[in-house]
Amino acid sequence: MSKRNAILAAATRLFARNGFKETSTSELTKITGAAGGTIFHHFKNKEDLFLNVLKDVETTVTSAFRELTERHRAHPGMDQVEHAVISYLQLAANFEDQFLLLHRHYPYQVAETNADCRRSLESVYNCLLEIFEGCIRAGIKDGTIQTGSARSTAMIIFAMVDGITRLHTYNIYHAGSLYNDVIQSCRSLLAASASSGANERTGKEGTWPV
Amino acid sequence: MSKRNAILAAATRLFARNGFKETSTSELTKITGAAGGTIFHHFKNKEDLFLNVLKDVETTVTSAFRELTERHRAHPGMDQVEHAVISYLQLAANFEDQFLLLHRHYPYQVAETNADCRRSLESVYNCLLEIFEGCIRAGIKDGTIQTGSARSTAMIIFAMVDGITRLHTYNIYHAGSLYNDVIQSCRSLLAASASSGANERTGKEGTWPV
DNA sequence: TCCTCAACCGAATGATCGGTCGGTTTTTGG
DNA sequence: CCAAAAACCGACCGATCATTCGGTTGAGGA
Repeated sequence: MSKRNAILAAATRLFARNGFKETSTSELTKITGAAGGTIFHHFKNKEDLFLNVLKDVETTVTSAFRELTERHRAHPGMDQVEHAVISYLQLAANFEDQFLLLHRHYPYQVAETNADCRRSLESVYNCLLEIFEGCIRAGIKDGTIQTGSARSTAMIIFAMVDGITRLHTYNIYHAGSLYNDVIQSCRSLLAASASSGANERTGKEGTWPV
Repeated sequence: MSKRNAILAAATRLFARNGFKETSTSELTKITGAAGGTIFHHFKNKEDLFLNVLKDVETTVTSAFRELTERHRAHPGMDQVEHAVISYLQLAANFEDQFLLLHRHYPYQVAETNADCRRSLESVYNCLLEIFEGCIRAGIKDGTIQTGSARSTAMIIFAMVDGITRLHTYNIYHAGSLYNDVIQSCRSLLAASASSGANERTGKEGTWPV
């Protein structure tokens, strides 16, 4: 493996597990065997390294999620949602560091001032939400799902599933054993007619407000 | 306000908004007007300051949530849950810094090695989950709610609501406008009979596994 | 009034960090 | 095979950080 890739891999793990500020370049040199100067030969500074890590996370997560879900396009909408939820939980388990990084506060803080960072995060969440939304929309069409706004419901399903993975990550309760209940809850939520429709008009807005 | 309280207040805000490592003692001295030495007169080091901040967050959040929800004990269980969800969303809005801190990765990292930190976090999550669980249990008893395990369902509701507040915090979509949909989803989820029951036996386990 | 003790101050310190730079090695393409 | 470019090295630097310490202030009790 090239030093560049070794640095990227180590940075991904350390940024995710220990945080950006608490990861020193000297720690990266120890793990990768690269010299201090090599890091700054490939990346202009530490923040640039972080942005490259995030870019990798973006492509890894989005392509993996797309690949896992696209095979079920022909199934009934309700089953598609269930499969998407299971896929998301699998993904979070297989790409632990990537999801840990996305669950940290730091990327969103950087996103406030850095357009590249904001774009990477937008890309991830747009991908995830679009897929959930697509499954729900299919379910509405084929009659397996009754709900007001597909977009709003996708947000809620996503918040639920992502919330569970967070609880699992932080060792709060044995959240990993809740997966069956999560899926059952999704089905209940989608089968019942949510009549509020308070946000149907916003269903077509972009994912990020400003 | 005593210097000690001023330091605690400023540290709460800065640890929440900027993070622990990225908050320097010199920044605290500038904001509070206290000298560098004064910080270490009241707290033996920076981590001790953090633990005191977290302890404050614990009492603030738990007592506020208890107070908000205890008035509705006599209502039907389903209405209790709705009110608890609304209360949680209000709380997250009123105590922005406290929730921001609880949504950071750092406290959970410290909790792995520090028993006081772990206790504070346990206390917060036990309080929140117990209240949600109590509402659901009341609903099961009075027939307004059908669900398998009250504990598991409480976890899922909590994950959903907390997930939405996180999306809101990080400016992902206009999550704040989803509150009505969230409540409607909770009702759908609780009204339908979730027959899985896969985790009913774990309903009495402690909140934290190990 | 004086003693005591806690609150408070701010300069000093040693360690660490991100980043630079001049040089060496390796790779590559003609 | 050779030259040019890219990868890589590690000593070095200024800045910043958490923490220490000797001294000052101020309130309260005897």
